[in-house]
Amino acid sequence: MARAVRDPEERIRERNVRLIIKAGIEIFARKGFDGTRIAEIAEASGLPKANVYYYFSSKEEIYTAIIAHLLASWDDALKYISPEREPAEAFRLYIKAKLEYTRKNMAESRLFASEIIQGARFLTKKDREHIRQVTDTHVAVIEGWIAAGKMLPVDPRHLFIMLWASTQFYSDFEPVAVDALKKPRLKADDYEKAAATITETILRGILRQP
Amino acid sequence: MARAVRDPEERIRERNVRLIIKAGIEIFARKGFDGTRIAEIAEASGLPKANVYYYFSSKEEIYTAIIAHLLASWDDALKYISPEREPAEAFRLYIKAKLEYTRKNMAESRLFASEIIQGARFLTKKDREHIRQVTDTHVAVIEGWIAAGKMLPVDPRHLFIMLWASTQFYSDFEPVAVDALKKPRLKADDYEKAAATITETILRGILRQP
DNA sequence: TTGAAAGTTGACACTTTGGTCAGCTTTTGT
DNA sequence: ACAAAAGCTGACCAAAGTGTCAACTTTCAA
Repeated sequence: MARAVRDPEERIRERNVRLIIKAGIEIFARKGFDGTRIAEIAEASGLPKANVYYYFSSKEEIYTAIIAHLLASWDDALKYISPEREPAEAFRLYIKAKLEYTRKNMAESRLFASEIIQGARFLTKKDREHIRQVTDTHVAVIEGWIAAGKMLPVDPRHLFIMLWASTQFYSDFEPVAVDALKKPRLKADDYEKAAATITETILRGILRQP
Repeated sequence: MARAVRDPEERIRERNVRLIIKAGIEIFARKGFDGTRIAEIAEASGLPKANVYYYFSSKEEIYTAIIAHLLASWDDALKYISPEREPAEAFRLYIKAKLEYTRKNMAESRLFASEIIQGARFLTKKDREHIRQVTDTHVAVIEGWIAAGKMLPVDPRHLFIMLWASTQFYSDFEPVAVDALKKPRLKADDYEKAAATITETILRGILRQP
């Protein structure tokens, strides 16, 4: 009475799930959850609609799979904010990494922003607890720097919001960034210039003057 | 052969259009254009669906009416960035005004953000030209301050993006702000604390040291 | 080689949606 | 008072949407 045995390398499944997720990220990012049609995801992924339903049993299942996937990387750049580093170096690296991530993963970035704007309906309590906990950890690092006299006493939570907001902006609100910067589209050096301006301004804003 | 004569005070029309717009702002902000159902706007405004169609002939007409209305006020706070003022005072007032606006008009703020994230599909060329032109004007003011030695040479366009992003964040991404600040919800004094932190940090970041 | 599991899909059922309309009631200038 | 303009709305429709399914093809371990 052996149970089902097969554990093939799942190549077909893996590939199709990846195609669906990839198409889903793009379309959910532009249309939001309610605005997205499964048929559109199917078309964009090159699969018939019924085949999409073979892998996911509902629109919500696709969406939450994507959200879970995103959350795993949204705080990645925060690793640079660590007590062994000097604040100047830490913030410089953080800003650079965050801008690079957001530039190379525009759709993911937008989808996350879209989910939040639409009320964070599909973020679980666990997801939100994760955000709170990660913030706490890094707030503590900054408080340590302040206590050590390495930084001016700036509220760390509002500081993180400034950084998050400023870096996200270029990808999430690209059309406005394009207009404000008077460029036809944003390229790598626009992101570099952004990193430079944000870094310089913030560092002068939070460090003791030499 | 006189043309139609009546010009009543339009009280009923005014009131119902206002109710529809108000409901529309809330729902478009949360669901985006494609995700919004006219029936939902009708219910939220307390009018039968057919009555909504008596005033607006399509979903797009409601949406663009709202967008046009928003754009008229989105750059309102920029009036404080004017050459007669000293930069410190100007930025302080701008940050305060922008945060106040965004707090008191959360749905409008979110709807505008949502429209941009979703690709600015319903911003006309004229709208975008307006954004560009308003930015240019205020960039010139900042360049004047820099030339006068009243400010450090910070790229004005990226500076505006930092300010816009940081102030919008609290309303547009409220669920994340709530988690990051560990509050059950944001109240007036959280916005005041935000204004203080942003103002202090930015001013130190852009002004010559005394 | 083979057969059972995995994958594929056109066609279908059922629901929701945007938008229309005919006929009704209310408002208002005269 | 009254007629014409403005306002109102239940009922309806075509189109578009989500999700299902039975029958087919492909894959692969034994």
